[in-house]
Amino acid sequence: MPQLGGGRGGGAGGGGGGSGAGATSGGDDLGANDELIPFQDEGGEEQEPSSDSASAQRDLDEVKSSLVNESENQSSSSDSEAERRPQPARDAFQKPRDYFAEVRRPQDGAFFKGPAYPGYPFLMIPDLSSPYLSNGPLSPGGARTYLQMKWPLLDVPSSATVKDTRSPSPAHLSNKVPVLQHPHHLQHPLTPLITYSNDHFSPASPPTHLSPEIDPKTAGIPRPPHPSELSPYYPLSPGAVGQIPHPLGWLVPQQGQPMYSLPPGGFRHPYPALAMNASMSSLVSSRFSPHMVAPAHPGLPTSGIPHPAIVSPIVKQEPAPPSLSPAVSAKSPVTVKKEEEKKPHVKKPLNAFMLYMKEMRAKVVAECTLKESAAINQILGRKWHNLSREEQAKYYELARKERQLHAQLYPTWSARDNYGKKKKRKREKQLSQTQSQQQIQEAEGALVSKSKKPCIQYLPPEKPCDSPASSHGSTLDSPATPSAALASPAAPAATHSEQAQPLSLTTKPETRAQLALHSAAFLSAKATASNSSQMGSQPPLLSRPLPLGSMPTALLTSPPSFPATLHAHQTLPVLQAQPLSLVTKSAH
DNA sequence: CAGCCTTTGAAGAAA
DNA sequence: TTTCTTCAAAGGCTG
Repeated sequence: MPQLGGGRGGGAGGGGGGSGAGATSGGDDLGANDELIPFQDEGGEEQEPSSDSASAQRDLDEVKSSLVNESENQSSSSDSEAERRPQPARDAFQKPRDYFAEVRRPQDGAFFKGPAYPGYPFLMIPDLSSPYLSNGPLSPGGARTYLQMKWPLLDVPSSATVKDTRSPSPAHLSNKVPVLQHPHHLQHPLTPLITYSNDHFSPASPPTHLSPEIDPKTAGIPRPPHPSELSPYYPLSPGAVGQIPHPLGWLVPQQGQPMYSLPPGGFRHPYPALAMNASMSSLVSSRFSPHMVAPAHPGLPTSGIPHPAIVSPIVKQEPAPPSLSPAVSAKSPVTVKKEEEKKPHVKKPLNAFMLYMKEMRAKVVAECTLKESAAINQILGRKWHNLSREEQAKYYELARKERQLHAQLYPTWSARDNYGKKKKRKREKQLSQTQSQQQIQEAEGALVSKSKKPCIQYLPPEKPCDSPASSHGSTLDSPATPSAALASPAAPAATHSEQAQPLSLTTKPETRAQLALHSAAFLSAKATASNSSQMGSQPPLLSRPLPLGSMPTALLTSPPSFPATLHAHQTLPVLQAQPLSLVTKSAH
């Protein structure tokens, strides 16, 4: 709080752009922050990865650098901000901007500034397939898109829409940028999710309808962000939902979802849309909409458009979808079986981190040459930790909603249903790992309190590895996070993360990616060491305040945990810990 | 070609 | 009640 004052200042500056921040630590953080410097340095230095192919390292380096850049925007700003202003409300505002900045960059930039039309609901368009259905084809784009829509607009002819795009509003225009994305940026941090949607569908187009509304001018105007923002996305009036389909249709051509199996449970149910509250409905529309939407309007191209996607690789399902269950029964037994096999498989709802991954993966991949998911995921994990609470809170909230929606759609579904679908050899490994880890922990035991250890990882508490350091914070915080509030108060997340990280580290250090990362981390740590001193006074990440501001009031109910955050500082021991992780390996 | 790797979080099962 | 296990995404890599 005291910082508030500072925060304020920062805020002002921040408003300008996270970058500027300027405020003390902020700047440093930026630089030091995430491994920026360190990483690169590392490259220069030698690293453990000894023999790994040079290329691999280069990749990593690149990635790092790229990440760093990103981190600069986000994390740096976030960190600095976070530190400075513990108080959330403000952060919420600014951060979003940062996002924009990032997002925009890749794209066109100029364009979309999204108008803030709070009034318009955003639609989340699941990638084409419902995320929960196993069948789902993965859209190449993969991600789900969130659209901002206007209810009334429905009339627009799809095809026309696309083309039209160009005309009316400059804003959306460029094909490059998927229309969808922009809007988000403006409004929601989550918007990034949209980002990738483009791939596939590109351009679609921003529906003409939108265009009119979106004035570049308007767009330019920053809409005042509120905590409430989240809601806008979700809430759709029931009626709206019905209409939604249109827009979606063109957007989501692929959605073949309709085709996809509707999970028996899912569809049969009285459509949630009706039953659901506004928020739910919105979600539904977004994610599941395809099906629901399907019935939609004939007029829309949507239905009409056969999407290649429809032929989902996986599912060859017969086009029964629209008809729904009846069709299923009618189908030949064989087909039915097939469908059942697939359909029944309702995927787990994505958790906050997974949502984040989906969103950010594209960016990371785009920026770096690195392709391995494992490596990317590590990076993402770090980035995740670097996120401010507010930002994370958004994802938690989104995840929570998805879970709710999922629950409504598939009331009977349980995570257990999916057990055993994946084959697991891992388990054995993990077990062994776990054991080893335990041993290690025992050994360490005295050294560091378990709770903190996790953070340990590789990096010094400072920033270099924000992730680790932050991890503490996050770990600790996580409980506080909405998710915690929502579902399981704290404990689970924290514990888990703790366990997981250590494991991962210990587990396969040898992996190229890990080596690289570790090395990077170390290096960064070393490099930043100088900075660290500075940082030491202000551990940016660690001290992150909870995102209460951004959190839904409901969530806020459990604020108590915050204090934990403060403890994060304790993590310092972590530095030493790193070695441990390494040791572990050797031990292993 | 199936599974691994890697991340965090959620949920279920087991102790 | 606590701990452990599994799965969610993703895509290159491995056997």
